[in-house]
Amino acid sequence: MSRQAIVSQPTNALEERLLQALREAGLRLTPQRRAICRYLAGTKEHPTAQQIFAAVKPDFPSLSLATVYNTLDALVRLGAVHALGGAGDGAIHYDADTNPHVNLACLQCHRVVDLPCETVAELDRRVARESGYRILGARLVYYGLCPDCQRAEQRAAA
Amino acid sequence: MSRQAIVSQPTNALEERLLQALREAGLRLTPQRRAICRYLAGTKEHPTAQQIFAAVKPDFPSLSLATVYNTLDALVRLGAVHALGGAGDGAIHYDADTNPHVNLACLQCHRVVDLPCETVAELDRRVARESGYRILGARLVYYGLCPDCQRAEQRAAA
DNA sequence: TCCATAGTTTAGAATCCATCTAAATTTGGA
DNA sequence: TCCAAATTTAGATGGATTCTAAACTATGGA
Repeated sequence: MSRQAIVSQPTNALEERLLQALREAGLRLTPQRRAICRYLAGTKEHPTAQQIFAAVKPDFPSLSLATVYNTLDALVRLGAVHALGGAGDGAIHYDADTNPHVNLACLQCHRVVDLPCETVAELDRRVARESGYRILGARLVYYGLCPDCQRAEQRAAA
Repeated sequence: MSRQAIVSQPTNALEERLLQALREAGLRLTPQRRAICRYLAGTKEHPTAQQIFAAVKPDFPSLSLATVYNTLDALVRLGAVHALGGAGDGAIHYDADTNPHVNLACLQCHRVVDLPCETVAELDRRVARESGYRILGARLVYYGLCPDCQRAEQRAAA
């Protein structure tokens, strides 16, 4: 038991899925890992390791960045979260939503958002059928300029 | 004229497309930029900026990394090459093949292959239309078990 | 419950990618 | 040819990620 108080117990399905992935891999469920999983499961953002660190640090003053990277590495290797690189800020963003969807990364403001798209489902089926692979996950990222940054660019050009 | 000798003149269609993109944007065709475009057009790999630098450096001993990044930035902004992030090594990979295709990554043997797929073109159009983003690049990765590793797994289970 | 130990965490150093800077150089048009 | 603006260069800088060794702890077994 950590010197940390036991924090709120309720878990959502996503959080439980992350914890389960760690358990099944034979990895230990430390309070730090629980906190990281909880944060990942509870945010709509696609945080970077640094953002996760900043968010969890208040509950674990001794938390080290290495622990965040360690945990994220494990989750990525297990396929429980997706690593979205190249958002233009040199940092890797992590996404706990592994359902097929498109991520849109703005190279200017570095925000990453989801784009629901029916064509993704069709692509899934085609890839599964034509590739011969047993598909376990997907990562679909488009890079570009979001509407806001496009407008800003046009104003700057004027 | 650079102090460099004029190197071989023949260009392939891909190289010419890159040079044309720079020309049309009103950017200057320096020997360094030509060499970078030539390398990009002539490789099947998805090189990082560092790899491009290392490959072109022998022909331009004074070449600076900043020039490589400068040129790649321009080409990406013009949509002539795609920036592929999150390849797992923390670096951005550049792909002069802008034809829509999917990467298939095997979680077991770690090989990555291309899968041409018409549905990708449709997805491209939909994303461009529905997102409001100006799309500059994409990375479409499905991961799972390749046919070979599926067979190996079945043998192991027996 | 207590122990042993293998797995984890930690702080900080080290590394690597990418960007920035100011000065020198070069391109392409007049 | 000459000039202005674009570009290149070397090196400094910033930031993300990885590495390391020592301290700590989760977990299973006695």
